[in-house]
Amino acid sequence: MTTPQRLDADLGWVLARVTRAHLRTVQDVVSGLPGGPRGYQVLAAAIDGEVSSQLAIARMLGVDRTVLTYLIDELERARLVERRPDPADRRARRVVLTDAGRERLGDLDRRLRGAEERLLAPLEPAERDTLRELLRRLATEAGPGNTSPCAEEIAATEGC
Amino acid sequence: MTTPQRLDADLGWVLARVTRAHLRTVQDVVSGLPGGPRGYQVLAAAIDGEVSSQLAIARMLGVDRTVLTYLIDELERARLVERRPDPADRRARRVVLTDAGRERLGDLDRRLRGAEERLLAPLEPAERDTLRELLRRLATEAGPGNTSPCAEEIAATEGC
DNA sequence: TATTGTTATACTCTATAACTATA
DNA sequence: TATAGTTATAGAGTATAACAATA
Repeated sequence: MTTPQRLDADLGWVLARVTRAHLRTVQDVVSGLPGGPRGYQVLAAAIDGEVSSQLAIARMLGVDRTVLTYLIDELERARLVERRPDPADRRARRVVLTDAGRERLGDLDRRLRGAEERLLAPLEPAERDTLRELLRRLATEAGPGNTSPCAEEIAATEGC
Repeated sequence: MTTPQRLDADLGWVLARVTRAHLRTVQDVVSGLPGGPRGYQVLAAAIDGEVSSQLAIARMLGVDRTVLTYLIDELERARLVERRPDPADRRARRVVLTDAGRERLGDLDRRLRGAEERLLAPLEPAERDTLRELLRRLATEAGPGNTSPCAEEIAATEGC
């Protein structure tokens, strides 16, 4: 047995290993995309227009809003998104995907799901679905990934 | 619906959210322990003596061996581990837990498993077991967490 | 008075490279 | 010639604080 019982019972260890393996697997898919995997997540968050302010996207991604400034700068330079003034709140910017951004996101979606299936190859098809569903429920119900707590009212409106 | 379909279908997003939530949950348990969650993982890897060289521990944890130097320095200062010469290879050091280290590990194990159950609270008991098992299999079968590929021969002997 | 976005800065984590000692 | 461990250093990623514009 190459893996001691104690260590593989640790969620922190298995999560770190799987996250690293995931990162390696999707690396070539997101290479060239500003921000890598995170750049994809910004596009995916903004595509529907429901989560479009930089702050809302930051909360969805579990990072500080200052991270989004640089990241969206790069995505804008790559002509994948545009910052537009929010008519309802002139402090906020709406992050809107360009046509190229929508195309790129579709391509990324397809290739990322493929790469992920390769990562999940050790599991049976039904097990892969189960794992995805359990992780999804945890991710959406276990609260924000941010260090600063996200109030319930904000959570309801901002997607935390 | 607060979470767009596309984003919560992304394994990278759910893994990042769950990992962050896990980190927040165990924070108070590992506060004061050198290296935090990673310090625990070193103790857990070294306890049985099968994975005792710094290099083997580094591979098990998916980090570069240089990370282990500082981390084990701290654990040694805290009297939780000792570096002992490996009689079979005088280049290598065997990382051995002290009595205090074994006690601390036992305490950490108990409290971490409790904290993790709180994290998994949104899931049914059977679902928690399923998630742990699927993640464990992925973590042990999906290859090393390290960026530098771990050769098969090494994997067999070093627990990659 | 609070919030969105920006900028500058500092901190943490990690890897790379060069070195010593062993194999 | 290759490997285990150490040290110094650099890079990526992130947060904190201060600021301007707006609510």
